[in-house]
This record gives sequence, C-alpha cells and structure tokens, in this order.
Amino acid sequence: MALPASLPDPAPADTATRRHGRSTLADVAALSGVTSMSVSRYLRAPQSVSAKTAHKIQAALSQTAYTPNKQAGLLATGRSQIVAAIIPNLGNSIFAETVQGISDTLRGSGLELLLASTNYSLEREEEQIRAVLGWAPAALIVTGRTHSTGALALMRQAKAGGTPVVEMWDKSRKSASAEFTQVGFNHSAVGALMAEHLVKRGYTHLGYVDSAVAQDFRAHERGEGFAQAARAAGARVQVVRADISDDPLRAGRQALRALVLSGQSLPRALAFANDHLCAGAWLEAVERGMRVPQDMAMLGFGDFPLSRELGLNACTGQRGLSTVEVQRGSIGVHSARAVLRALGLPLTGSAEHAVSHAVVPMLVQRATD
Amino acid sequence: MALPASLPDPAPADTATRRHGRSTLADVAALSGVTSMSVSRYLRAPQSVSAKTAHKIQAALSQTAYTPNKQAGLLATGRSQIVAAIIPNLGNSIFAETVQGISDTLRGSGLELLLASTNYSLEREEEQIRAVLGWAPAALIVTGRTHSTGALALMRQAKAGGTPVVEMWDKSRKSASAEFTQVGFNHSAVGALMAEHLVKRGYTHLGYVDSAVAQDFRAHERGEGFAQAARAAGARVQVVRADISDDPLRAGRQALRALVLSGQSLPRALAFANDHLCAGAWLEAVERGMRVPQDMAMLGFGDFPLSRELGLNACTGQRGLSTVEVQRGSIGVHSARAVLRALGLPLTGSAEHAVSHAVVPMLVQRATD
DNA sequence: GGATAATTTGTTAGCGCTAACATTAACGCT
DNA sequence: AGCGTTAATGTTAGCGCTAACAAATTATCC
Repeated sequence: MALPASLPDPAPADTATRRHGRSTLADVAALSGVTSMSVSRYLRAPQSVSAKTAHKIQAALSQTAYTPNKQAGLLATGRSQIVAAIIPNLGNSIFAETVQGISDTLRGSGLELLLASTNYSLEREEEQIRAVLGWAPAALIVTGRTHSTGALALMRQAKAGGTPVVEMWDKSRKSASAEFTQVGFNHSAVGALMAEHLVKRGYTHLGYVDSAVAQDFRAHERGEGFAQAARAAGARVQVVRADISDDPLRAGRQALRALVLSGQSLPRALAFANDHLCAGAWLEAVERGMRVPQDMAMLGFGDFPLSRELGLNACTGQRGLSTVEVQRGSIGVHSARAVLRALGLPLTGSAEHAVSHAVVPMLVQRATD
Repeated sequence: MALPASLPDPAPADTATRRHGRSTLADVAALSGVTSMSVSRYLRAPQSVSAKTAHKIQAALSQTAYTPNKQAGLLATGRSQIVAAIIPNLGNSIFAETVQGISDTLRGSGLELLLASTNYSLEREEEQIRAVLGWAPAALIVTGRTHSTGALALMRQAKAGGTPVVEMWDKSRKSASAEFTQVGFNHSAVGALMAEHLVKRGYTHLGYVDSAVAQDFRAHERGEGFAQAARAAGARVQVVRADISDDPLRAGRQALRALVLSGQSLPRALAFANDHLCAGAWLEAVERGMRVPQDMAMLGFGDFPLSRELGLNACTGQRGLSTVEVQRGSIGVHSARAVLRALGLPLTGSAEHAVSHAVVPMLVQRATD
C-alpha cells in the first residue's frame, strides 16, 4: 500500500502562491529578450544558439540565479536522469565502497544517484523499490537476487518498461538463466572455496559462523556452500549462527565464547560470514590464550581494512586475518557500467573494465590460515 | 557552471514514443470509469470519494500496477517532498548512523531523502548542492559550517526561497549568531574537553594526531581546541597529522611509529581525531611492547564499536579505548526534526527529543585513560 | 414536496520544461 | 536578383499530475 500520502485533512494552510521563489526559464527568457526555448537550448547545448543571444542569455543568467527545475525537465522529456540503488544498509562497510563505485562511475554521465536502504528487510525493499520507481528512474540497481514477490513484480514491470534492472552482489549459478543483469559472484561457490582452502590446509573439523542477520541471504548461502564442500571433501563441519547484535565484533566474540563453553569438541578451523565476526572471534581467542591458527584457524570474508591489522601471530610475526577478498568497489563500478551500457551512454574510463561483469573473489592467505 | 548537460550532439537516437511503459492516472481512471481527478483524490485521501467509486478505483489499481509519477505530482503542487542531505562520505562509519537517523525520522512524514556525497571536497559540495537544488527540495541538510562562497550563496538563496537549511555535525561557538539552523556541537570545545581530561588524569605532555583528510575541518578544530586548552592548563602539547591513507587504522599505526622513530621525547598521552586512528595506534603500541596507558595514554573520538573491543589492559583486565562518545544517530534525528519543524510538519516520536538541538559529546573513560 | 445545504464528481487550466514542427534570418550560388 | 540551403529562433502542444472552481448528485429540513 503506502500510496495515500499525508495531505492535511481539512484544508491546506498553504495559501501561498503557486510559484515558490525560484526563478524559471521564462524569467531568464524575459530578461534576455528571447524565448524560453532559446534559453533552454542554450543551457543544454550552448553552440546551438548564436553568439549574440548566448551573450544576452549569459547576462540574464548571472542576474537571476536560475536553477533549472529537474522535475519539469524530466517530466517533459519522459526519460529521467536518476539511477536508483537499493542497498541493505548504508552504514555497512560492505556496501559503502560499492556505493562509492557506483557514484564515481556515474559521475560525468549526467545521471544522478538516488539511494535507499532496506535494513536487510525484504518488505522494506519492496516499499523502497515502489518509492523510487515513482521517480521514474532511468535504471534500477538492487542488491541480491532474493526479493519478495511484490518487489519482483515491480522489477519485472520496470524492466518491461525499458528501465534496466541490475542485481548486484550476487549471481545465480547459471548466470545465463538470470532474469536481470547480475553483477557479482556466486556465494555458494565462494563458501566452497573457503572450505576447500581450509581442507587443503589440513583441517578436517570445520565450522562456519553465520551472520546473525536473518535476511543476509548471501552469508547463509556461503555457509551452505561451505558445509557442502567440506562434507564433500570428507571433513566434519558444523554451522553456528552469531547472536543478534548491532556490533558484529561483539557477536564474533560471543560466537567463539559460546563454542568454547558448549563443551563439544571444537572445530579446528572457523570460517566467518564476514571479517567483523572473524575479528571479534580473533580478539576473544587471543584474550583466552588460544593460539591462532595453531589452536584455531580463522578465515574471514570481505577483506576489510581491519583484517590487515589484526591477526598477529606471535610465533611467526606475520600479521593479518586470512580472508576472502571481494572487490567491493568494482561491484559498484561494474553495476553502474552495466547501467550505462544498457542506456546506450558512453562508458567513461578504461575499456577493459567494460568487457565483463565478472567479480572474482580471491582467497587472501595471511596469518590465521 | 556545470549547467549544460549531456545532450547527444547531432540528433537523439531516441525515436521511442513519449510515453514510457508506465501506466498513468488517466489509465487507471479510464479503467475504472471515473475521472483522473477522482483517482488522484482517492490516492491522496481515500475518504474523499464515495465507497462505490473507491471500489472501482481499487479494482482498476490492482490491474494496472500503477506507480504515481512523483515528478508530475511535485511539479503540479509546487512543493517538493524531498529532503536533500549532503554528506562528506557515505562510506564513513561516522556519518552512516547520522544518515540512518535522518532516514528513520523522515519515514512516515511523506518526505524522501536524496543523498549526495562530497568526498570531503568543498568544490564537490558546491556542485552537489547545485545539483540537488535542481530537485527543488523541501529542505537542505549539509554537513559542517565551512563552505565555499558559491555553496554559501546557494544555501542563502535556498533559505531566502523558503527552503529550510540545516548545518549538522558542527556548531559555532555563539550558535545564536549562526546563519542557518545548526545541529551538532562545537568541535573546539570538545578538543578542549579531551585535553582537560588528560590533564586531569595527570598527563603533562600531550599530543594530538590529526586526521589526514585536509578538508576534515572538524577534526582540525578539535585539534586546535585541544592544543589551546592543553597549553592553557600548562601542559606541553604537539600536534601531528596522520599520513594520507585510505585506511585510517594503518594511518594511526604509522603515526605512532613516526612519533616513536622521530627520536623526540614522546608525549605521554595521545588524543586522536577519531577512534580508527586511535585503534591503529593502539595496535602498533601493543606490538611494540608499549604498555597502554602506562607508557602511553590514548584517547579516541567517536566511540566506534571497535573501540569497545580493543584496548585491553593486561594488568587490570579492563578493556576498551577511552574515547568521546558522540550521538551520531541523534545528530541525524535532530537534523530531520529541525526540518520537520521548519516545514510545519508534525514531529513523530517522543516530544522531549524535540525540545533542543543539543547533542552533547561525553567523555567515555575506559582502559586507555 | 421543493428549496437549501452538503457531498461527490467533473472541468479547466497550468506547474516548468522540452519535442516537433513552423517560421524567419543569414548565407551562398548560378 | 532570385533561388535553394542552412542556421537560428519562435510557436504550439503536452509530459502526468493537482488547485480551483463548476456541475451534478445526494441528503436534509421545514
């Protein structure tokens, strides 16, 4: 729903004139003694008017402090200049660089970025998609490939209406069958990669500490891929879920503590849904006197800056949490490029970026195995 | 400038029809056998139409997958429903919660949030302000009170045109004299608070590690306030600037290393522009075998989650970097509330929030003094 | 019942801008 | 000079929606 908006019930107190202060094209036109059409032309392509009128318009412009009204412009052209991006969490360090990548790539193309966050709620995602579609965006970028049926319907509708839709951060196994353009990687495969790495390093009893965020489907999928691959390789594996907490570091700490206190035989190697959880667990392990990786190997995900600084191995002097590096920024860059391509706009920057949508996560082996 | 946009030079390849797929009010109206005006009324205030027509419209709506075109609506009413917020860095954990606070407070008021980031560049800020003003926003929220002359002119123009302008995260000493509504705190005063705390704890040789970001004026101002208060209290003080780095943890590490290697007599207590720098320095100190705070006291700023987890004092068993707690979310909440108030919209949530714009940073003493 | 008041619906015009076409001015050519 | 050709400008209409008013419908009352 959510369609019927505010609208003061009895009568709007707004007795003001229709026109809010801002000056319009017509004002500028009147001042420079030409038609508004000429001014409009001048603003969009200065060469298209004669030098004489250009001068007159310039003079008028500098007097009027004119700001073009985009609503009107977009309404008239029909095609909007907005790219809407729906992100689970604006505050999350995972997506920050992706957003930056989108923003950077879009810059100069004349497209603007409208951001909305869902707090990892599918319901809220649908709401937000509906809201941003009201802006008739030129393109829509969403996160992940799991959506509510309503959201999916909206996305299909947008696509059918010629609005490119990009799903980022995730990829179906058979990407050819995907309904929308996908920029990202398969999380199940990355989970498998993590498990195989640990098995190769000689660990036979593995654990995966999953994200506490119920709707972080990608983390869960990595966990499933991890468990499956571990079993396939003949390793013992258990999956636990971190406690809900607004602080993933604390959640990681708590997860390790719970494992230790559970009394069960501990896994010898833990993989985590993200580096924050891993970092928290590492801190807890160190404070408990556990040696990492001798007593417990740890493998994170995401390669956050923090991971390079923690994880010191006292014996070897090596540092850093082992993790999976994901080109977070590149995902944004490629998503934005996919949009530009779909819209037939020129791609800025190097050509080799443009070739593929592939973002290949890589295992970064550091000091925690 | 930046006004003349793209516009493909020779002739637009766009031969498509004017109407992009989306269904309009008129479509819904035709389907339900009423005028578009009735549909418009129904959408904004369902009670204002009879039950019979309401039913017909509902039926039509469910068939058409109609999404209202906001551009058109806003153009028609004249008053926009957008709040534009300009943030130095979307990816920065400092601002993430603020944005969340704005977003949460605005939710339900019918206002939407348009975000733009400046990457701490004043030039880019001006650009972004100009861009968002094109959307004729209902209000403008900017970060800080340092702006380019151009940006200032735009802000004044907006304010003169009845668009409330809020500066957040910073506050002039005499806030009454401020030109725009300010929500935040005085950074110089907080710097002084930090210095006085360290002096009170008995340290007489202090240091401030400033942010490497040249345009992070607020960090610099804290540094100035810190140095001034330290000197006033008779302490020796030196200010260093962190190295430019995309990773503040590393920068903090490097800053401590540089201090140690400089050969000068080290300060006995360091204050940092933010907790990330502090955390990096703490890690470096620990690895160098320095005892914190015995050999070097450390005081951060921001109270990031990380700060609670680091800073373990082996002797006392206490944990956590001492820091200054800032209600990052509250700044957003209060900024949004200031906007709602200025627009005469009802404030959601508790009333006591509404009373003041005050955000008072508090010193959080933990294990690093 | 018929006039009046209240409610619901329709009509018209216009928000500020731009596509498409019509018009005019400037230019070159036989 | 007269003609076509190009470039520069003006004109008209409409994007999808909503304020303001007008018209039609229903309810109310003596």
